[in-house]
Amino acid sequence: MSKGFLQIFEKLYAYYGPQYWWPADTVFEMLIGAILVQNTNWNNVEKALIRLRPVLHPEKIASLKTDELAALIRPSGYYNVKAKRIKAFLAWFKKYDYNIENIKQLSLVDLRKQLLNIRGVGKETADCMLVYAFEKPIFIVDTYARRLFKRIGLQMPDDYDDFRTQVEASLPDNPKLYNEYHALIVEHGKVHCKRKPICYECPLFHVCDQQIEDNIT
DNA sequence: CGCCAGGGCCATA
DNA sequence: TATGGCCATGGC
Repeated sequence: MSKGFLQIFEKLYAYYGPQYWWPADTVFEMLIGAILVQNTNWNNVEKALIRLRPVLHPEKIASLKTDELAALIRPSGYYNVKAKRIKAFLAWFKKYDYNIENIKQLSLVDLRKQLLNIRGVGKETADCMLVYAFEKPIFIVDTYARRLFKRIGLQMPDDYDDFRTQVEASLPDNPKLYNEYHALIVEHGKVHCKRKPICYECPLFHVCDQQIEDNIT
């Protein structure tokens, strides 16, 4: 039943403290950043966001040609596909008058379906938007989460939604928790998990040390 | 120089 | 349903 997903969260939180994610000044910037960061280093996303800053409003970006938008976001890579994806997202966003509050009224299930219906918004991107822009409670499955739980020794499903629901089954229905959980997993992945093979400073050391030793011996 | 980063779409079988 | 190719930059 409970596989200790709440305990893992608590250890990470106790060690790193609150992360106050997503790194963006506005909700709209967060939504754009969620698309720009697809399979891309955040450092490159920041470069693109700086170039976008002067037009970082829904109406302004919508008025740009796709080529012009692509040129602005060039440092984030995949700029042609991402420009189209941002355009597609804005077309949907416009239906709600570019108003976050209007969208928050929707149920998690309904909103998730709508986001997944946008070309270029897959499950992870949709879930990031749900958590960090629309304050819905959902677990975000990314490469860091898969890597971390595997490292700890848990055998998780490959399927995105199976993985997600299994984690959610042992967590309270709290948007703030899912907000911090994903942020902590990413932070931990960036800071710690690249130290191999064993890091005694790791807040999860006593959870995963045996598994790690098994893997290297 | 090669590898990888907070994915997702599409064609094919 | 399940692989494989494709998109592309910047940091190390």
